[in-house]
Amino acid sequence: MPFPTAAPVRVRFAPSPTGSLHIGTARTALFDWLLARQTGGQFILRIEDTDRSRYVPGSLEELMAGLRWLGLEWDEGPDIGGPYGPYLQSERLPIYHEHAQRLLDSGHAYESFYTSEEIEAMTKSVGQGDAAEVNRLMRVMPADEARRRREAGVKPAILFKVPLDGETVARDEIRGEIRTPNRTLRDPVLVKSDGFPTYHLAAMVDDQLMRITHVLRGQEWLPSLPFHMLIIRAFGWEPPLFIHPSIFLDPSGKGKMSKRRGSTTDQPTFVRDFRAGGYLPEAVVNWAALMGWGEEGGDREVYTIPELVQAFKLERVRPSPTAVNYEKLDWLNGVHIRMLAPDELARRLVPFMHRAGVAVCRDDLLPLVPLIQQRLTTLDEAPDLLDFFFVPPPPPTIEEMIPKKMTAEDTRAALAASRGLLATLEPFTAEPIEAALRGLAEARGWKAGDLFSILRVALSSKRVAPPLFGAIEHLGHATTLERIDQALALLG
RNA sequence: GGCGCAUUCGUCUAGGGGCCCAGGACACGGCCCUCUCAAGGCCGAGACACGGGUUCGAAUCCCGUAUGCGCUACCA
Repeated sequence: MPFPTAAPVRVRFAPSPTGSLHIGTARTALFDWLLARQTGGQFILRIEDTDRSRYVPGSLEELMAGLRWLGLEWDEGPDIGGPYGPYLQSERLPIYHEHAQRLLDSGHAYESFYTSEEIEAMTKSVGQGDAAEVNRLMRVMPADEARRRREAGVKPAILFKVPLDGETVARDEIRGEIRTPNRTLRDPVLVKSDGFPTYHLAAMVDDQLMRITHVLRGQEWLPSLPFHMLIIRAFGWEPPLFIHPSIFLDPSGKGKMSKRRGSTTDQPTFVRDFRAGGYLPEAVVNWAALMGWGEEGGDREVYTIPELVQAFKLERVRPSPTAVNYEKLDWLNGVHIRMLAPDELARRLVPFMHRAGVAVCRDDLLPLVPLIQQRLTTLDEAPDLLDFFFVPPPPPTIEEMIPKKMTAEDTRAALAASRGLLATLEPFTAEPIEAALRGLAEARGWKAGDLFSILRVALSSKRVAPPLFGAIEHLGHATTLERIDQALALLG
């Protein structure tokens, strides 16, 4: 980047392979990526797969495909490696065990043989509000009981010892200092009894070992920040900067954005839904960036990806929750479609035409692009606008062909006269076609709009179609006359 | 229950003590342009959650309330 705004950062996007890539998650990744690119730093993909029970096959592939589609290429990751690998947490288990042992040795952590039921009972006996008292209880177990359980094959969990009093001061770069009384904090689990680390341990260790400078993660982590500061200090490390972008809310703003699979065209939720729904990645990126971030002045809405890299400012990320606004996405998508070079639009339209059963290639589409470019909101609307150029449409109904104030006889006459004119017209291009047809309407005393409407329906079987004269030009002489003849036949 | 975070038009946001009887955008309404549909242009309606402070002066600072969201061992 020409103007790095700061020293190079190392940021990481660390999702769990537990499902599809959610747009809110993707937005955090976007902020990461923007920061890395703007400072000439590195964007690292790390996979947090320490909960075997939640693993969803194929989700890692979808995650990477989604990131790539958005254009968020990573510099280090499980597929491409890097100097700080491995980048799959499940392959780093010895590292976590070694670090857990260090905390055990330094007295910052302890083993616990209690069951969840026992802990629950302790909590109930003390009252939920008194975390420090629960901690006191959890930390003691008679030595012989502990030995008995260990010998019986019970595997301990390893917990971090939170100070029983005082307060922990942590800092979120967009919210400032956050102070938490230690007596409200329960000892967090570092290593589960199955031997796998929790996020609290694994993420802190990895961020340190991978030299992460800025941690961007969802707001749901904010309550854990004091734990993380405590853990980092227990290791004697220098903490990275923490930033917690807010969550996405439903369009109503009343609740958290649904995790349920959004229908592809209605309320897309996952990155693949946006893709399937005909949204441009650059529009999705533009839209996502605008939710929870705004440039100084705030008058700018449309950004290309390079412009975003340039303009993004971490300190301007907003801490308040954001309701998603799909209407704005639609608008932005239209804007970005109009910004595309025609051949690029043609190229991107191909898969959507194929999906609709119209077998065309980019070059077939290219001459038609000017007719529809400013009419598209999403790419998947293209087939409905263009199919009649490639596939004979179903015959129109007589009613839709006859304008309100005209009779079937008038309509027939209009069609016949148009046919006569077009049959000999040279050159067969939009301007002469328009001139001829307008002249005809005037000579016969028809409203031009009525004449055009008849022809539009006759040629495309649609009431709404691309501009008539261009459409006639591209349909060509033969097809145009043929369809007019068919319409004439229909009218008897 | 405890703790934490948040709160400007319906929505995204600008604004960070006087420039603000609050600016931009989407959506909405009207008009213009117009072969349909769009795109585009112009105009309009629409907000500082509430209550106390601090101050000559508060959307902006402080406190409280309300509301929303999140976390509350062995999900991330």
